[in-house]
Amino acid sequence: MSVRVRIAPSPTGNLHMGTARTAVFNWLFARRHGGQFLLRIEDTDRERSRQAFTDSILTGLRWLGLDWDEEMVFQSRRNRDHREAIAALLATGQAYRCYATEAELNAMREAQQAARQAPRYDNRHRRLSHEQIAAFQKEGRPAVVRFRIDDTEEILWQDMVRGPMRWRGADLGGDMVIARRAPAHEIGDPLYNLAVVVDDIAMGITHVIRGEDHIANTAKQLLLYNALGAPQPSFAHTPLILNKEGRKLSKRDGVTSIDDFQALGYTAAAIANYMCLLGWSPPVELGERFDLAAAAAVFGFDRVNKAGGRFDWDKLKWLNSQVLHAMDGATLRDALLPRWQAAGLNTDQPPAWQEKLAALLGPSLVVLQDGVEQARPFLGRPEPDDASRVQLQVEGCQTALRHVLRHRPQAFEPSAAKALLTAAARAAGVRKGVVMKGVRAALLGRLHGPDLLLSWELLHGVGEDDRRLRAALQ
RNA sequence: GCCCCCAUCGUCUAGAGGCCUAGGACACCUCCCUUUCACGGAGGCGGCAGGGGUUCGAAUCCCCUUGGGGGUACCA
Repeated sequence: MSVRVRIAPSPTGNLHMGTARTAVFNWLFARRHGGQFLLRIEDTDRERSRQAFTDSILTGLRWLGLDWDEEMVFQSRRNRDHREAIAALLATGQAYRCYATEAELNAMREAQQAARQAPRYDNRHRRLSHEQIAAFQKEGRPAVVRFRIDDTEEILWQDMVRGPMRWRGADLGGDMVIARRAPAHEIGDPLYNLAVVVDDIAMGITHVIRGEDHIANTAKQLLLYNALGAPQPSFAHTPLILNKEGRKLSKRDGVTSIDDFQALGYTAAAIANYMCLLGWSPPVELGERFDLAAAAAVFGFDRVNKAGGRFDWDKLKWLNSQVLHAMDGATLRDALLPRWQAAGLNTDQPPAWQEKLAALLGPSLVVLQDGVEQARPFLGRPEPDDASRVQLQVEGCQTALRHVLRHRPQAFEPSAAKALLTAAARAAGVRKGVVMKGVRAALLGRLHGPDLLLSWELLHGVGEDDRRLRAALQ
């Protein structure tokens, strides 16, 4: 059987970490088995759905490298199918109209809670007489459509992550609403569980891979598959991504959308890698650092964990730094350039020079955005910080700088420059460290940064070294 | 409340009854490299939630307790 899986986000927010991770597992599974990975936008909640969110989801998935097969499906355009399915269920008596009012239902739930019972619909309109129905309709009462769920029903499935699962119909909360309230002769807006099943059937989905927060939905949906006479797909309920406090990661946790991570300077490679590591333990041969294609070659739910995993910034940062450190100058320069420009830095230098700068900065970057502050002394004309000012006043520092300026060679040569620093220290009668810190302070305006000689060489390359050295002299 | 799920270092995890004196990664600490900051290298700290069983033998199997999470919509 060929594998067909899907990711079905609702466009009510930007692409979320949790959604992206579910997408990763789906993608991995599809690629592992040479199947299809499909995309369905569940935009039936018109109040909350927005085009901008759909765009965020699409660009985010592409950015991560999660390419989908076939044309994406918009759930809102499949409304007719959903209604037909509801009509069919109505026709076979597996669904019925419930005329209970909201007030009536609320009163019922309050009574249940007062009696310390689980809130549930008591199936009161399941067997209405013709007279009662006629009376409600004469009243003009609208109705929802409910799907019958017998309390005695036993729902069993083999979960690819959790093994054998069992759910009782009695724990599903009574007959479930599958169509919103509407005039009694119509069928209202189809609801989530029904739409999902109808669409998954239509799309030929063979494996439903989603977060464990959907387990109860699975029990309901399995019943719907039977009622609609469709074969049941396999299910895999993946562990959730938890926040620092151990709760399900939500928008309230601050940075949770893929767009946010991208803006901060995390790479798609690191994020994809990290999402794999959260909940799945790769076989040892794969190691911890890998790309999606490598993971896809060995992915399986047998190594997916059951317990939720806490999102760990430190690990993601480490992974990201590893990705950045492995980049060559040209690649890194291309990634940094837009950020330099956005920060208003001067980027008129030749690309080759910028690549050298990127390569110099590379090892100290954790996120791409770090490359902005760190490049500032090279691309701009930074004000020296306090520590630098102090350094330039250190006994003998000025003398040494003057020596350096007086004896500087025309063409920059690292070993010559190094020798010059030694000579300057001797001439000024100070330790070499004083000279090195002094030159650094003069050139960069800071005391910390990448290798001094390489930094110097770069500034020399754009004719900035003399000017800065002179400016540092009183 | 009710239903379901889960439980190994601070975090992510390896572990399928003897290979476990519980392994790895991140974080943290120390040292080396480096007259800066990083990178890199070497080492260290640190854990089977508790209690009962089963077994010659349990991190691994069973039960209970505790703890944590998810779900309980006319949202998706």
